[in-house]
Amino acid sequence: MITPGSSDAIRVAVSAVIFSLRSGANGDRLMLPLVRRTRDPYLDAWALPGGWLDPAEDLDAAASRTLAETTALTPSYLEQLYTFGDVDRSPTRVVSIIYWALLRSDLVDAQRSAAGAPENVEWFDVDDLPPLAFDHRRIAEYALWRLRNKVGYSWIGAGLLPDEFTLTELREVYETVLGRRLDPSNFRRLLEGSDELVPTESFRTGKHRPARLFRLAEKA
Amino acid sequence: MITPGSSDAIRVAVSAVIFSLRSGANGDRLMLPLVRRTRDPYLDAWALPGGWLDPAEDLDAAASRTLAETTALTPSYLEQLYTFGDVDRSPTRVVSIIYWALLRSDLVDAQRSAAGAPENVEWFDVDDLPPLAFDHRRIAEYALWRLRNKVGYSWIGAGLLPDEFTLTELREVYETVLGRRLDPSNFRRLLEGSDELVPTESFRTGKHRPARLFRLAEKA
DNA sequence: GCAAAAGTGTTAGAAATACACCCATGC
DNA sequence: GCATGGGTGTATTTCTAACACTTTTGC
Repeated sequence: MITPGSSDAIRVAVSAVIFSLRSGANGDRLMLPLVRRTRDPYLDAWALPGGWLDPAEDLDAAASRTLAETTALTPSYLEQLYTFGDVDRSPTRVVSIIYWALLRSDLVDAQRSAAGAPENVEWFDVDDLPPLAFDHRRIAEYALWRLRNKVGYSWIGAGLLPDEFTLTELREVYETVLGRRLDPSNFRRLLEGSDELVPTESFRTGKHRPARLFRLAEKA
Repeated sequence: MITPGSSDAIRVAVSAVIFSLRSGANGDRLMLPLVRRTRDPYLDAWALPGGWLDPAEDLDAAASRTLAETTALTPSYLEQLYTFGDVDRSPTRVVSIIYWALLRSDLVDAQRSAAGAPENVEWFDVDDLPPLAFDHRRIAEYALWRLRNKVGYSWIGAGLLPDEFTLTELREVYETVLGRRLDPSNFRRLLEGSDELVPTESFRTGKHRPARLFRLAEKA
């Protein structure tokens, strides 16, 4: 039991697990940004970006703000993940509402050169995370599980790419996220049977036969 | 903007959407318990059972307590649903962590005759809910959507039945929850291909050919 | 014996998978 | 023309749905 003190109030925080593709050693890797803590507890440890919920702020807005404070960008996808609130997850009682988000790779890079990379923020490979503060390791792994799950039955993965993309680019995103090879022709069939992705009249020219560009359909 | 007053604190509540099968006019119906409010706001309106999160209590424990206070029972299934926290969902700032639960029909009835039905609690057909306080209508509908969804790909529906049940009883649960007829032989095939349900050596005798009883497998 | 529910078998169609092959472009 | 990635076609398997049929019990 916690002895009631001057303040037994429960504080509400909002954090986000933000995924984006960033070029690594061998091809693109799925990565997420972490923030180095500047206070106790867990001073100097890596943690998920987040902050206190403002009393005048909706939950989604708080998640967007949190995300903007670290990346200066609006996410291409944002969804509430889960609320973590075990008594012992922090020295003081904190209930953390966690969101997960996807960022378009092209915009992340654009921001980096523009506003200048924020201090204390670094991107890490999801398969090679450093030790994390609080229960953030568990949270990050749960978010990753949810992403992989959702990618298995939706076209949400397109949120990691620019507005227009080739079929191969999209397939490579799915291969990176899922960690296995996908058959190009079957992947194409799936896409063509869906009404969430639509072909454009543009083509990407490169070394070989130009590839048709696709984009996400306008929401009905 | 909210003008900061003597307390701009954010309070954390935990509520539950509790489903159970109860016999109605034509067969069993999916129902949930609501509590009549005894305070403003929404005095006398129906609301989901819930209460304030205790600073020394885990979220799951708070959900169980909430559930026990209305039904005096432990759920056969309990899962966090979503956290609702819009600024305007209540006159004061309240973040509500919602759980959803399943109750075995046999135990609910046993309790009713034992402890005596709690005051101010009534069961309602999920398809015929009264006007609800706050945003509880939306919450109840979201929980129902999640239940129907999960029933579509899992054997969670067995949580609405006693320990042992016939295949037909289970199928009828699924038909009630999903609101459509299911083919008995295909339903059997699904069950037999699963390792989550195991046959027992017992049979239910009745008017006709005895039916084998099944039960949920022990968790691995 | 007969009605009713338990349980089995069979077939048709849809969807996932594997893989062979043709097409258009840069060099 | 040839290497390379873009794109098409097709056979195989697996899953799902529909439904005909047999078995076992109470009365």
